[in-house]
Amino acid sequence: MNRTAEALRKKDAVAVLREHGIKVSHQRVLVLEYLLEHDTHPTVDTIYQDLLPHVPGLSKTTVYNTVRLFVEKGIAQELTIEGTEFRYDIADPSHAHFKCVRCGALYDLPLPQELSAALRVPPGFRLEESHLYLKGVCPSCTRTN
Amino acid sequence: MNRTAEALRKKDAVAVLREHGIKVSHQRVLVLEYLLEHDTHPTVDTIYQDLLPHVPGLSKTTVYNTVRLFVEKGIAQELTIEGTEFRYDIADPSHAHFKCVRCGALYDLPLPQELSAALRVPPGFRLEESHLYLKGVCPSCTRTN
DNA sequence: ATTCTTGCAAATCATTTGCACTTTA
DNA sequence: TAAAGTGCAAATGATTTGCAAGAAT
Repeated sequence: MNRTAEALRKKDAVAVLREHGIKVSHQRVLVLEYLLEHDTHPTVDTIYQDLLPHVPGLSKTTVYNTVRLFVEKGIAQELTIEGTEFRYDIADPSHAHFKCVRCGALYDLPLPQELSAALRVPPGFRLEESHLYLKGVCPSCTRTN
Repeated sequence: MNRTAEALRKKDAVAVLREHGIKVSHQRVLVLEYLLEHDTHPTVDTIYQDLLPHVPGLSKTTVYNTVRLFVEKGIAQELTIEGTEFRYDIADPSHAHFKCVRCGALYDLPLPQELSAALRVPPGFRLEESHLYLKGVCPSCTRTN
């Protein structure tokens, strides 16, 4: 990535932070950039390990603080499909998550239009967030039967 | 509950274990009965605390072993909606789970027919399990605004 | 008798907390 | 410079593991 693209990317992240009323810091920009560029549903530890070489002295606590803040402000969403650790995503209600029970890989799958339309909740409930978690065997593992 | 009903209940649990190829033990019968009678999505600790008075010497490890076995054999399902702890259910794909972000209560909600029908997965994926987790505010908390 | 199950204690691992230091508006 | 953000170390809490004793067929 050249200097111009990098500058643009940083500007984007800063803009997103400002739009959501979040104070800008070096660490927050980097974590947000990381999430914007990786649709890999990383854990806190993954984000931390990947960022550490570029941010000497980074603390895992800061990554925890930062992703929690992003979730509160609606920038990111917390995936609980694993059950043992949280994964993070740029918030996007338009897809489901599929976990391969063989290899553990996590896929984004398109959410059928009819499905989100059918998503209703009984009177009295106010729906704020929904997650469709699917489990099974992915194409790659099916081939390697 | 009178003696006859209790005997029937126990017979049911034993039958379910046998049908699923699980060896019968005192502890397994009691944990299964607990799940059959409580649609409260209990955690391991809740099951343990509730059963302990009736099963002196019960170990939490045994509850962990037992629910894991039930999940493997398809009797129970593991809910990951909390993200911090597992909850357990008699396996039933016909409803969604709603978590109130105010009070933390967990509700079973009927799953719209169209929704399960629309649930498709791209070619190559084999779907084995699906969970729809909803979050928002429950009727009781909406009233107490 | 052999195999499976149970229970205890210790280990593990993700996440949270308390607090002192630093950065930023 | 006041308010907020960061980082370290220690605490917490759910789950897992190793292993010895007990139960079932």
